[in-house]
Amino acid sequence: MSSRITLPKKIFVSVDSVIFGYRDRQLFVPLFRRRVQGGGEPFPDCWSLPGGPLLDGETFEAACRRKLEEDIGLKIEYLEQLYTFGAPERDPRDRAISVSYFAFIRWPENPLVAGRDAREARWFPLDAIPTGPFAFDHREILDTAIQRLRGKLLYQPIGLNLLDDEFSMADLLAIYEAVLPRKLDRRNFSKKILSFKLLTPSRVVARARGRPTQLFRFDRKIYQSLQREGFSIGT
Amino acid sequence: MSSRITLPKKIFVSVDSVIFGYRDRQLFVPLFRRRVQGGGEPFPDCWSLPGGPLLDGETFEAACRRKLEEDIGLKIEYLEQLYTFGAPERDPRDRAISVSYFAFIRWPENPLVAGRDAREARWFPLDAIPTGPFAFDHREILDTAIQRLRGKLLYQPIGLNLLDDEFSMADLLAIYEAVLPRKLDRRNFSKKILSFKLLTPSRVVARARGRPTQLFRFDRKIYQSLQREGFSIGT
DNA sequence: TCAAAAGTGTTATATGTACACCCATGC
DNA sequence: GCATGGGTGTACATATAACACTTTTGA
Repeated sequence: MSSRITLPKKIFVSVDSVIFGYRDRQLFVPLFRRRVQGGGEPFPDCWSLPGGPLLDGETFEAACRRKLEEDIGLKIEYLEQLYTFGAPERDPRDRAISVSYFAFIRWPENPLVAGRDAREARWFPLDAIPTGPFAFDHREILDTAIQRLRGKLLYQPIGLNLLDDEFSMADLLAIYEAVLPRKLDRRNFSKKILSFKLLTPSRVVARARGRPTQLFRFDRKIYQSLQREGFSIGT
Repeated sequence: MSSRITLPKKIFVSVDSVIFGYRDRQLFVPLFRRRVQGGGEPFPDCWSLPGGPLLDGETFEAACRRKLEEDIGLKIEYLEQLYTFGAPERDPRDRAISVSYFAFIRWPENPLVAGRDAREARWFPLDAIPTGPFAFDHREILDTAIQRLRGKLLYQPIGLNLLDDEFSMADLLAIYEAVLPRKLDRRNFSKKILSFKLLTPSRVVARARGRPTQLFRFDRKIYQSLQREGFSIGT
């Protein structure tokens, strides 16, 4: 007889995401402020990550997309599983585990919508995450995601998923500098990236003052092979 | 009102582990053969990873250790979360998700014990994993672990957790060669490893024929800093 | 005394790093 | 015409890769 039927109590499974977006040479993360008036919900007025319960018959990824694309209106460009958090006391109500995901979007045209469960929704730059209290262990999840971002950009070309179809080398560089502890040399960075043959020049456009910028597109085929094989930036 | 209380049906959470051990210049993984006579249990006679349900109030890691150390008698030297598998149909009975872990042990003195749920327990070398059917998605979990192993050895010194207190450079090299697709140059490998100042020579012993071997120990402090900062082997 | 295992050194090549200069634009 | 942002090239330092010879033992 299976022990699984009797032993453990019901466990709630939620899927929460840390989403990264890029704009104006900065990386942003959306956070949602939970409602104040409780109704049994813990952590009133705290900041939280977008997420919710895993529904019957739904994959983790589908749950992510349902929440992010349908509820919040973000188009996901890149999605990977981050980590599963399950400390016994992380939810004061019941045993609850959170399968967390890590996502990139292109900067959306529309502002964030707060949705039913939140009273406020805001993009925060990585260097100005709110210091106020977070719901559950969402602060830890966020920190884990930032760490993963830092590590992963260095050996996979995933940063490209943060950019528009056409982008400048300076924008790509800015993503790295927003995440890494140090500055990179603009010239060496450019040479390195171009050496992968990943980018093809598209147009030259005038942005603000200064010399016009070369825009690039990236090649999906080469992207995928670099994604598999790995590359290396900035050592 | 919380939607979490009504919406999803009960989800079973299990914690499964892929364990790596090193012996005789080869890497091994323990697999367990499930019993034949069913009793409601699916996948009779299939190979499976050690694991079981997450109990109330127990962390994932504690569940791993309970299963591996208490039930199977292995002493875990290194443990990290691998991935969480949750395809809706992975368990024919109910919705079930598996939080999987990745572990290293030192080669145990005692043989594997099969435990209650298994009719056979065996160590398999990585290049001779059984081709027969696996329970659930355990084959996929195993493959994910091997991939992770391959990637992670290159930039973290975790391989040392597979070895005894004292070990030879040839043993360390063999771990890398068992996992990587290619051979490494013995001389360059040795220079590289020694350059980290991670190893201190202990004794010189005669093994079989040939010149006696220098044994080393590793420095826990330096290990930890390399673990944090990362290193790089074999590029 | 020979073969197996292990230790040590040198050199060419590739890669990374640190730079300085020129170009095209908006103000 | 000058400050700003962007493009390109070169010399130097460092890391990796390829490779050969010697040492010490057991059989």
